[in-house]
Amino acid sequence: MPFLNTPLTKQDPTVSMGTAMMTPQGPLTRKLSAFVALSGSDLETLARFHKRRRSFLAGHEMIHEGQKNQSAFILAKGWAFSYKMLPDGDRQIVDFQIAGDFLGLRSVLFRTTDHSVEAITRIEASEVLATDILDGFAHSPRLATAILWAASRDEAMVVEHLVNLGRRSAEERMAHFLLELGARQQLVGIGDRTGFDCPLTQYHLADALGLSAVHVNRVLRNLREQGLVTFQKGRVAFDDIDGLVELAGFDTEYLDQDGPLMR
Amino acid sequence: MPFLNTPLTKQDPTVSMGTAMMTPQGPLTRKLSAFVALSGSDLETLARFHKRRRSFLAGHEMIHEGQKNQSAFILAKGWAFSYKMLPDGDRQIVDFQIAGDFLGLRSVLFRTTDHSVEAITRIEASEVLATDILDGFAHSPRLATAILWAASRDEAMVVEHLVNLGRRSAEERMAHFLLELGARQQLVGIGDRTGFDCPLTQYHLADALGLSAVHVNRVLRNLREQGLVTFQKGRVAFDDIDGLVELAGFDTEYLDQDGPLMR
DNA sequence: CGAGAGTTTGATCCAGTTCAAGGAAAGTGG
DNA sequence: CCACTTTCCTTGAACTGGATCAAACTCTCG
Repeated sequence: MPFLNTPLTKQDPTVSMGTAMMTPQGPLTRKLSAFVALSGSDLETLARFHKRRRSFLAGHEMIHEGQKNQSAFILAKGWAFSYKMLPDGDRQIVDFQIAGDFLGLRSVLFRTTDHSVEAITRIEASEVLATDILDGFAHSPRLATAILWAASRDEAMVVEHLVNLGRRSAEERMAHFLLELGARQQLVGIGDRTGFDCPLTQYHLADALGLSAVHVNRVLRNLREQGLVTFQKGRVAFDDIDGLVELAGFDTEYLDQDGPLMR
Repeated sequence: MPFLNTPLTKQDPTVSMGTAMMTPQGPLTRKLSAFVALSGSDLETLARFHKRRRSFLAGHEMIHEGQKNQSAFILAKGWAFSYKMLPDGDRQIVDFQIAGDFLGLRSVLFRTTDHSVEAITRIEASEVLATDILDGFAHSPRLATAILWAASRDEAMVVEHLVNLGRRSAEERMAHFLLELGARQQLVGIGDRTGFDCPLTQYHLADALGLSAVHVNRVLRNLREQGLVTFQKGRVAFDDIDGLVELAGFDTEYLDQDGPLMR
């Protein structure tokens, strides 16, 4: 069963839009630019999404399922996860979010939010209001397309996660999951082939992979004893990445982004 | 193990764009209009997506994983399913598509397709080229927003499916799945609270729910003997829909669409 | 009528769960 | 700086939901 904390939010004062606005080059901008060549005015529109800087403490619930008129966030720093609770108190983690990820987009497109998001570490993010987004799209079709692309990429990850749960053994799931996390970290320039820092607990893993926390522990031990990965003390170390890729049937295709599609 | 057929495609001649273009009012248009109020020119852009009429025989693989420059389809009639194959020959069905569903959108946004789609019944659909879509978005930001909304709705279904696989028992999964299918059918005006016609086999159910076909059979028997649902001879009959909803922890929230958000 | 495609049922097995308990690390407050 | 708590990790033992193997039964349809 999940452990739930209900900490405080620290809301930073709104940051003024100075010259910084012209060169936001946050991880999201970088990500989107990899897909569509955004013009100066597109970038300006996107920069307007970054007006409201916010910080959240670890454990804070940033988005609540069932809430109306929820705003979205662009994550600049830290880790979060989106999840759903079941009536019996079980929790299913749908995805983890890191720097550059858009979070809660669905909750602005729908009237009421269909999932929750909780901060794992301390979070730095920009709050984006529904109207910012909708107006932004109206002014910049390319931005809308880029965001659609980013959303599709997220969906591809959820699909891969689905396959994981539906058809892979506990060991394969774990291997696949850690590799995906590693690959995503590398895409934003954190970590390398040898591993990455990871603030997740075994409970997070259990709730993401549809396993019990006890079994997660055993699976991690197996993988470690086979010399494949070591997850200890907040660090994932890929001891034998090729062996791991082989075990997981891992394929980075769905994460790859090889140059802009739209110019 | 899945049964795979490789039948032929019948490609109908391109349908001319007559007055029909002005009043396409296909199920997709209806669906999108429920979210954004589309102007005349938006509708025209959307109508241009319907130039290339196609038919496919049951069993035809409409979209192949790994293919490049794949086009998308708007489904007008019939059932299809999207899936992924695993190296060991296992299949995971990600979603089923019915009339009004956009299919293969991700495969045009990405360079190479990350999933396959197979026709279950005979299919009538419009083929939409990547350029149609990208140009369409450039001309009509509202259309782009509407499609993003539709894609998000699909993602919400995938997420619900994920929760299903991760945290629900076989019986709950089946109950939830059949209810969702029923609700979707009703949204496009097919079937009612008593049930709907359903061309799926127990193999389809197994590959969608991450179960063995044998167990699917047993679960269906249990549900039938409890007087909850009967799935026989191509028809799902909700014998006790309230009991079923209760068992599944089903909530239609994520499918609801209560009036346009954007005017 | 014969052949595939799909459904049904029984018997056996195992991957992962549940229950139970200790242990280590890291904060917290006196 | 030491007791005390909380969070998280680890391991053992027993159990079970769903898988697997095997076989027969029922459609349809060519």
